[in-house]
Amino acid sequence: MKVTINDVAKKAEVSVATVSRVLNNNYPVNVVTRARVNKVIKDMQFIPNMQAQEIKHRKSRTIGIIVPSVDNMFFPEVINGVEDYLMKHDYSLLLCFSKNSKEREKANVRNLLSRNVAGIIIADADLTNVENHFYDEFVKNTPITFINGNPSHDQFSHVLCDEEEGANQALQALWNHGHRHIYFIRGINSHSYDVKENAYRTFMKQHNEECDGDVIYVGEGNSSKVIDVTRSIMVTRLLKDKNTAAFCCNDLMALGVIDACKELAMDVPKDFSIIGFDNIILSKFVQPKLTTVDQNMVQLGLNAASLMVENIEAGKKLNKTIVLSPKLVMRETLGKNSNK
Amino acid sequence: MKVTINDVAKKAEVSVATVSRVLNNNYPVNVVTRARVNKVIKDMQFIPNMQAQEIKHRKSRTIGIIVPSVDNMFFPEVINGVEDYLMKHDYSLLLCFSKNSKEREKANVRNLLSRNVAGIIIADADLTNVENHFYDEFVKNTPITFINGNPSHDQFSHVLCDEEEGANQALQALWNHGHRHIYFIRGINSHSYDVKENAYRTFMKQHNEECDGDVIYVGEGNSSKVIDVTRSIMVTRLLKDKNTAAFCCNDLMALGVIDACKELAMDVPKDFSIIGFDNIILSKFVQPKLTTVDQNMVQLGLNAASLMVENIEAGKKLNKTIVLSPKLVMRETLGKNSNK
DNA sequence: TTTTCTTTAGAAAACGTTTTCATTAATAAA
DNA sequence: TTTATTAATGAAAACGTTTTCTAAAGAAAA
Repeated sequence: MKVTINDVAKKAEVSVATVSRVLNNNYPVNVVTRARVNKVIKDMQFIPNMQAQEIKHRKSRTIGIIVPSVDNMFFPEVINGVEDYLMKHDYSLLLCFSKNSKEREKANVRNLLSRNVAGIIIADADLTNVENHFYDEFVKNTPITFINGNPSHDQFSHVLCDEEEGANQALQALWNHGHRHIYFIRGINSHSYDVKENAYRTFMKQHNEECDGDVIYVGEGNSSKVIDVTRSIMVTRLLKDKNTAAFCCNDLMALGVIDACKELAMDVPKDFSIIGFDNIILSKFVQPKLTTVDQNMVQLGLNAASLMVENIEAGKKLNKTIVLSPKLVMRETLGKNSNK
Repeated sequence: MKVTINDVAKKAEVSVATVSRVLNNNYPVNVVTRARVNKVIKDMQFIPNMQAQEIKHRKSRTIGIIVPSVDNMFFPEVINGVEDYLMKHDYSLLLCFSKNSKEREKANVRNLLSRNVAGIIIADADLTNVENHFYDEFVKNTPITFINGNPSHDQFSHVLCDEEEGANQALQALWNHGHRHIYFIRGINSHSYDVKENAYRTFMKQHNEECDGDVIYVGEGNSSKVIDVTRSIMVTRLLKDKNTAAFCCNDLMALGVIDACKELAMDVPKDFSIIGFDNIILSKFVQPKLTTVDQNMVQLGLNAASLMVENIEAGKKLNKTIVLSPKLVMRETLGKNSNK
């Protein structure tokens, strides 16, 4: 059985109140009693039960984080940033995977709430569309900060990469290199995909081009799966379509496109250009090295965490939004359109 | 303020006992009362406080996991396996990073214990050497399962990749390709590195070769850092040493060696052969594709989690060990030694 | 009718803490 | 000396739950 404050009190022949006082060092206790109690604590290896403490204090020092998965290196990097900040501020991290499922996202939130977290950080939330009122009910009680969520939820804190801007940089670069027919490749469930698709559609409209069937949906899964599914879809499309380039919602999909090109013996970027998004570490190791839009994931996490503790310590009301600027990093998969 | 069972009871005009009974559905309660209570629960959006429940029941459904970091894709994959299993068994995951520091490892364990976890899974523990008695004291109270830890702690559960076997496969392959002078490249703090180094030393001894200064230590850090540090160390060594191959303790270091070779315009594998360890996703995207020893990380995690819940549900005593076999996967960085 | 059994529900103790309040003893001020 | 102040401690209430124990009301058996 685990040793409790009662056991310590009994053994040290003092009341639990006294033990608590030496533990917390917040009330005068006689130096010799204190020494005796400390000795017993050490001898019995007593570790105070934080759950009991938190229930008493009606607060908590654990914060929940929900990410789709850690398959895509994007999220581990975000978690890194979050953990780094939180650790320094004595918070612990309860980790949940939403697997791009609305149902799991809900379940995760409820689970975290019942576990009495001080706040929740949610990356790539799927339930943030305005018509979806899921998060509305939680405002009053628990601070939530979204990473790359829909900022229309203005009661919450947000940390965003300006994905529209990132998409525009990529699309503009493609345009400047003479590409007129451009695939847009995205996954299924995430606000991020939607904002990039919007950017894509308005870019196309602005340039009097048609998108006709060029947005391609790829399912979710682990890295290898995403890459492979993208590859296999693109293998069937690349030759018959007139497109000369692809803008991909994340680097994994971009790798899949590279693979498809290799399989069809198309040269990248001579025959086909590709731009990814995220700049995960993989992207600079593929051959050819992937041109992609960097969103500083660690910064994303760091900012989310700092917003979160600010929020907690302020006692609720904050709803700041931090927008980070992405940056196109030129590598080797963008080239001039040579097809006339 | 968060709504509690008391608030519900008051509003529904019943006692808390009754609310608890409808919540848990474990005692008879009149059908109309039940309906009324349920309505209030729904209306007030009452979510039971699990901390209070757990404190009452003196058990917990969260398990802690300690990994060095998520910089190396190795650990996210392990976490994936763990989470997959635990989620299905209704456990939550408290995530800690030990950053290859003994101090942080200790702090993590204490933190998790104070947070009343049902058990702890520790990957790459650094405090498992026999002379270090840190973990001994925890046996009685909390199940611990180690992933790739020192199995001499026979009161605990272990899931191991047979790293000695993996090292031997790699070394033997190198030997068979004519390599006689082989770097051994490792990080600082981890039992894993030690067992591989032992395998390396005994392999060398068995083959009547000398290791003379060929074990190279690389510091820890994020992926890019490890790769880069390895690269920069190796750039200064590659030309002046007689070695013709390197066996690296993980794939990141192997990538660093590849980079060093590129920088020195050495052809891999013609001029220099490299074998990595882990088979992280990066390894099949580098150019040339990395020959490496695969340890199925997801399996590692899955097994650790299943051992853990088995342990918890059995009520303490178990101390099984599961050993997984690694497998050398041949790709493009191993070649015949051409330097006579 | 009276007695016994069953349903249903509340009161209260418990889980491991913290903290307020009260009490005692020792010290300082009068 | 007596009185006021301070230091050190314990008892008990509280945090949000669960569960045992008890009791009331109604139904079935006598």
